[in-house]
Formats: sequence, structure tokens, C-alpha cells
Amino acid sequence: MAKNITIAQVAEQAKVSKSTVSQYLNKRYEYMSESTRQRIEAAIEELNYHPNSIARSLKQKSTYTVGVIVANILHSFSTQILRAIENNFNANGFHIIICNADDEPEKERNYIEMLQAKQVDGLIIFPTGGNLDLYEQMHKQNFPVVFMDRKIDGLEINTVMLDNHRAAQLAIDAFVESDYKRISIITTSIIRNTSPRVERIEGYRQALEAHGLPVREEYIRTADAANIQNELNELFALDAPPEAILAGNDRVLLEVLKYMKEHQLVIPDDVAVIGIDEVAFASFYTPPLTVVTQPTIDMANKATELLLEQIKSENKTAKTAIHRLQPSLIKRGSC
Amino acid sequence: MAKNITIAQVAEQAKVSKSTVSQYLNKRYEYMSESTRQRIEAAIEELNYHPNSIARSLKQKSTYTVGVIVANILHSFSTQILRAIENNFNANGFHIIICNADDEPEKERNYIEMLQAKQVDGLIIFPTGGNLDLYEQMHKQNFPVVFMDRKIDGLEINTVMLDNHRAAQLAIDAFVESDYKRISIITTSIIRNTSPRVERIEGYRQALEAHGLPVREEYIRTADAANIQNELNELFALDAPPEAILAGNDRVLLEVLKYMKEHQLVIPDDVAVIGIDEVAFASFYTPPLTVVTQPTIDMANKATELLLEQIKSENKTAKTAIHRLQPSLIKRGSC
DNA sequence: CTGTTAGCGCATTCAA
DNA sequence: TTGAATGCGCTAACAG
Repeated sequence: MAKNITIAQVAEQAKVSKSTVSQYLNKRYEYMSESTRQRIEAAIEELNYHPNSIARSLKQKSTYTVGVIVANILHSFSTQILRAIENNFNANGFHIIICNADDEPEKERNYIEMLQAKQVDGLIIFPTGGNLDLYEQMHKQNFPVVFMDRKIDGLEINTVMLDNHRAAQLAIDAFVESDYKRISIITTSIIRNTSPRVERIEGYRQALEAHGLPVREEYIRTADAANIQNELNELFALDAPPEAILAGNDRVLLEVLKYMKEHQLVIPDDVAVIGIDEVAFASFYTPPLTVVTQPTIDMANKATELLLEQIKSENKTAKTAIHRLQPSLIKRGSC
Repeated sequence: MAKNITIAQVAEQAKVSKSTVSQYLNKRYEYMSESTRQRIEAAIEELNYHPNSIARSLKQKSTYTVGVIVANILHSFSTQILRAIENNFNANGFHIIICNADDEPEKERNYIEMLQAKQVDGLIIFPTGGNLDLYEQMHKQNFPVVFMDRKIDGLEINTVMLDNHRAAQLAIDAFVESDYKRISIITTSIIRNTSPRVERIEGYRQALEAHGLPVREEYIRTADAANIQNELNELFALDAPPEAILAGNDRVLLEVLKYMKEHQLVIPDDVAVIGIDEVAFASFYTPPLTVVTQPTIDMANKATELLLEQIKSENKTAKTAIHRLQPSLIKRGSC
């Protein structure tokens, strides 16, 4: 690669000093004559000069960059959030570095460390939950962080997440309204006790109780994606198989639909189904799929706002909180 | 944020010079006694020191980071490629910065400039096609770049993309084999004359001709996603409406399926459908969807290989080429 | 084996 | 208005 041209070469070409060029770059035009301004402009153009932001950052202690570590980039929830977050930060003059932890705490640890080494100004993390020490350390150092989607108990870190109890409740209410009584919930469990999963199950229990329905433990299933088919087999081998299934996320929903198809069970006649998270094909599936959606844009906006606030407020420890956003039910034909 | 500790403080704490600490950090342990090594280790631990990679990069002229600019992060093709690329680069000690150009050339321009300012070691771009001057400039400067998914004519830049002619041909062959004769193709056109779209249509024409079938211009449709429903309406208002539809990508496929559902057309009896790009629900849709897939992992691997080669070979201009990977047909029930 | 020195490219005083 | 000097944190000779 052609060796980089520096501010010094521009200065030489324009016959001024480096600092004058620097002033120009920072748009402080008052500090120079019109003619020198034009000479600098011309020099930059001729040399095709581009400031080295590495050097600038080193000096300024700020990179105008934030890192985003998603738990799993293959989830459409993640990509929707990412897209919105990126737009937000761009609008504020920040860049984002996206990393994919693949649900692995070690990867998450690596990313947190590398991003801090790269001096990002802040971090948005979908935490795996496997690096408590690191989370704690960032908090102690007052490093700007916000968690997304999952909370970590006992840590004063701003968190943006869904009201998961409510999400389960919306689904159960819909089932009950359609007169289903034997309702099952299935979630993935690859990851440790991740809060959305736990809360969705809690919400499920509470909602059933609120409707005076019995909670049967055998209707509550968690398994990683590869084993969901087995769980479904067990479920339908029960004396009283469920009449309705709540799929804890999009990944689970896919497995459930696959199972239904393979076993020629028709939705909703044989079994009703609701999924948490909207999927692209929901509206034209047979039957159209009832679904509980997350307000991804709002969540991204909130996270952006919280992080920028922390970045700008420097050391002042702002109060932290868990921000719960509300899901909504899109009633279609699967229940 | 707690003010950063530097190599100097570690040196002081360990009672050695900065350079010795630097040696330690770079794992050149031969250059120091066992005892100083341990003192340094202890000091780093105590101070919780982390090297500032910004400073290191400034000195070394290498950031061990590459940028990836995708055309549209909402396409599952993009996220699959991203995931694989990230794994590859991580395995080679590189980090990646992901950017989403949203199909907008100006955004792409901004990203290319900012990534170069951040001194990334190379770039993988799904080019919008709207910044020829920049592409050319990077090539002239011998800056490591590889294009993904789309080629730009007249530029000697390594490119990894699908054999799009073959992709269309596979689909047409399948249609013809099932005895469909009136075959339509629909693609999106938001983006300028993007090569995949053009090539898929070319492949469609060639394949029809190879089978001795007439090419009817009214069966060839391009529109941005929002207008595909209109195109379909026109298509089915024709005297001889198509018996089969090839959807040029996953986005188009969604629109086609939606249309079928809304107009109660049954697949494949009323109309057969094949999509280019695999979708999550293909295998259990009613009917299961026949699809042409891209070898995303292989494509990511090839791109990684090409870019790393360029990065490592410094100035030596390696020969560039367009690498075409082969699609494959997954025959299911929609044709 | 260890310490001294001199930059990397830029921004920021402070004088002139 | 302009320019010289200093330092951000780290690496890389080069001496000792």
C-alpha cells in the first residue's frame, strides 16, 4: 500500500506549519487567512490526504466508536436491533463495531477485552451471563455499558429488555380466550439461566394461575434447538398431550412447525401455536401465525440513548435501571 | 472512566524499564530473567493493566482488523456470510468491523473512508456499484479489497460470487423437467445494475433457449420489494399467465408466497415456485419449497483467503480474478 | 538480560 | 495568524 501521507506533507506542500493544517482539519478557519486556507485545501486534494484517525484517537482519548456484542447474529431479533442501533449511532457521529459471541462466554470475554483495548467509547452487550467478573469490573471502572435483552442480577448496569412476563401472558391470554386449556411452553436452553427464558416461563405460570388453570410441570420444556424434536415427541406421547404450544423464540417456533408438518398435525385444529418474535413468513403461513413481537426499534433507541448519555456524562455516575419495553400480540390464525 | 494505566506504570511497579515490559507483552521472554518476568506479570495483574491497541497500531501500522461492508444486513445471505467471515478472521487473529450500507452508495462511501481512516488492514465489500472512483483508488493504492456477491466491471479486484447463470439454469431445468413451459422470473431492482440480478436474468434466457422455449419479455419482471405485488398482478392478468415463477432472491420469494396466499393460488398446482437463496421455513412450508442455495461458507472462506493473502503479500500485486462458486438445487415440493 | 532513545500521526498549548 | 515544542502509549533499534 502506498505509504501514507501525513499532515506534515500537507503542511509542506501548502507551505504552512502542521498546526495550521490541523486547525484547518478541525474547521477552525478563523485562525488563518483565506489564502492559506485555500492552499491547504488544494494540498489536501492533490495529495489525496486522509487524516489518520488512529493517531487522532490516541491523542484525544476518544474513538467515537462503540462496540456491540450480540449473543447470536443469526437471530433475526439481533439483526433488527443491530440495524437500528447502527443507524442511531451514525446519526450521532459514532461508528459501531459488531461482534458475534455465538452464545459463548469465552468469545464474549475476548471481544470485551479487545474492544476495550481498541478504546471504544462504550459497549452494548447481549450478555451471555458467563463473565460476571468482567461485567463487574466495567461497572466499577465506570465504563459505559448497556445490556440488551438479558439482565444480570446484582449489577447496576443499564439494561433494555422485553417485559417477558407480559409476553408470555399475552400468549396465554390468547390461548385461553380461544378456549385452550392444556397449554405447553417450550424454550431453548443452550445458554445458562438467561433471563428471558426464565421470565417467559414465570410469566407462563402466573398467567395460567391467573386463569385458574393448573400448571403441569410436564408441559414446561427447555432444550437446545437440536433436541426440541425429542421434547415434542415426549409431549405428544403424554396421556393428555397439550392442545396449545407457546414457542419461546423464533428458533423454537421453526422446530415446532417442522414437527407439526412431519407429524401431519394441523394448526390450530390439532394444536394451536403462538411464537414469541415475529418471523418473516408469519402472515402468509398456513395458517397465518399468531405471534408476540418485540419493539426492536424502540429497544434500540433506548439503548442508544442510555449509552450516549453515559459516554457524555463522563464520570458522573448516573442512576441505572432496567428498562422494560412492552411486547404486543399480533393475532392471526394459529390460535 | 478510571484513567488508563500505561506501560510506564507497570514498568515502575515492576522496577524495570518500559521496553522490558514491552518485550514481555510481545512474549519475547528470552530477553529477560525469570525473576523480572514474574515481577512484570505480578505488576500487570495488580494494576489490571491492558495494553492500548490504538497506540500499538499507530506504531506498527497494522491494526489486525478488517472491515466488512454488507449491502443489506437484513438479508439472511449477508448474515450467514458475516458469521462465517468473522469466525475465519478470528481464527487468524484478526477482528472485523461490520458495517451496513443499506444499499446506499453514500453510506458505502462514508464507511470506506472511515474504515481506511481507522487504518483497517483490508476490506470485504458487497459493492453497491455507486463508488467507482473509490474502488479504483483503492485498487491503485494496492489496498487489500475483495468484493463479495457482486462484480464491478473493468476493475482488477478479487471477487467472490455465485455462478448466477448456473443458479437460474438449475431452476429452469427443474421447471422444465416437471413440464412447466410458461416460466417467469422476478427480481428486485432497488439497486443499480447489480450483477447478480442481471446474470440471473441472462441465465434464465439462456436456459429457456437451451430448452427450445420462447423467451417472453412480459415474463421478466424487476421491481423493488414494495412493488412486487403489482408486478404479480400484471403477470396474472396476462392472456397466458405463467405456470411457474422463479423468485430472484429471498425477499422476492416472500412477496411471491404472500401473493399466492392472498389470491388462493395453490403451489405447485396453480403455479410452481422456486426461490434463489435458502429460507428457514422452506423444508416445512406447504408445500415444501424447492430452492437454489448459495454455498455461503465456501464463499466466506474464499473471501477470507483472498483478503489475507493480499494483506500478507504487501505490495506484490497478486493476480486477481473472479471466483465463481456453484449453487445447488434442493428439490422439494413447490415444483 | 536491561535501559535509553527516538519516533508513529496528530492536537494542543504557548510564543512570536 | 502562524509555528515550535510537547506528549498520547507503544515499539524497536541500539547500547550497555
